[in-house]
Amino acid sequence: MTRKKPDASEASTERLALYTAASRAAGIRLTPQRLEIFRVLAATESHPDAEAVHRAVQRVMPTVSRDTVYRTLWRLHDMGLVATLGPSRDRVRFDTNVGPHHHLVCLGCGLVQDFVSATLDGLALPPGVSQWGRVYDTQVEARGLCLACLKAGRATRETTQEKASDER
Amino acid sequence: MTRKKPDASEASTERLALYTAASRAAGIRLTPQRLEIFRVLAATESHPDAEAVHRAVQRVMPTVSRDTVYRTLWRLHDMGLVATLGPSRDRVRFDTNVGPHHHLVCLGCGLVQDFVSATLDGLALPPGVSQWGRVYDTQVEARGLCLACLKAGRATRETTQEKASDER
DNA sequence: CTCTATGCAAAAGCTTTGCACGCCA
DNA sequence: TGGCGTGCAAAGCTTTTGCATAGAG
Repeated sequence: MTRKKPDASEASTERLALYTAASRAAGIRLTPQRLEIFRVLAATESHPDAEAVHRAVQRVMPTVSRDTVYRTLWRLHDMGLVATLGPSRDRVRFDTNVGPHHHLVCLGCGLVQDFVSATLDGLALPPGVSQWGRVYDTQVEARGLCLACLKAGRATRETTQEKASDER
Repeated sequence: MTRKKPDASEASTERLALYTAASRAAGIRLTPQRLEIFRVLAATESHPDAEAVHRAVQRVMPTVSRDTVYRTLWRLHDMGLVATLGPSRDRVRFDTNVGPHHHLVCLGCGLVQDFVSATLDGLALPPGVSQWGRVYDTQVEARGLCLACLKAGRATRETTQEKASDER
């Protein structure tokens, strides 16, 4: 029998193996708490916040604390095994540009630069998307390092909650 | 003489006019505080957070309070005159999908759905981008309303800090 | 003159940190 | 056994809210 979608539990097992392997390689201890957090993360297909992960973990292991969840999440993040949604993890930032435009996000300093591109404005999405709902606009988010951060040799994946101070 | 880039101060004036016109149309009072906040926002080409706006406003009008800045920002946001960076304004959310994929963001409930598209994975960016730095990956963020929110007649621009409860 | 907007201060979240104890390697 | 990791509790931040007063229309 052919399988249409690559069974989610397969991906889950694979991800779990990835987490444990990477942890071992990095010399990070595989405590039961971490293993359970790994399991929850590996199984999720959504984009949970720390509290959602904590709740899910607590269903199986009620003594796990919030801090451990946070610490584990950021550790995986530092290892590049999970990402965060949106350009930055800190406070809300506003965009006064209402017209169509796209973003260059610097992973080093957190600065976001606008750019325009007529080609990217009217991007065609795959047909399946219409089953999700109605899309009003699409925006491209390109992530990398700006020249200053490249020269400073700043790491791509730094925690970077420093300045990125705005408003000249 | 030809002008290469459309003078920033032009766009600024234009935006300021937009803010005041929209406010008047919505019956929102044009207090000096709001006008100053409008001026700051209209002039910025970056993506300031609330505090950056507050600092900039205070340089001219030292008595303005943080709350007023927040309230004004969200009001403009509700009118669709400023946007926020990233899919949601609330807490940090994590993405366990490390492979190339794109996001469908529902403006109604805040849920983010992944989708894949080989065409979108290797998007060509405009040549000018190379002067910004080095781009490691690009992701498309499509914003709209999911079926559930469409049926519920939920507004596109609602403040929406409700559930969007994750984890199945 | 009415009714909205402002400022202040306190509350409310979410997230991080210091510290002593416990447990993996 | 030596250190890293965990829990707890408290601190830190950003953002929101209640309320009395001031000011726009």
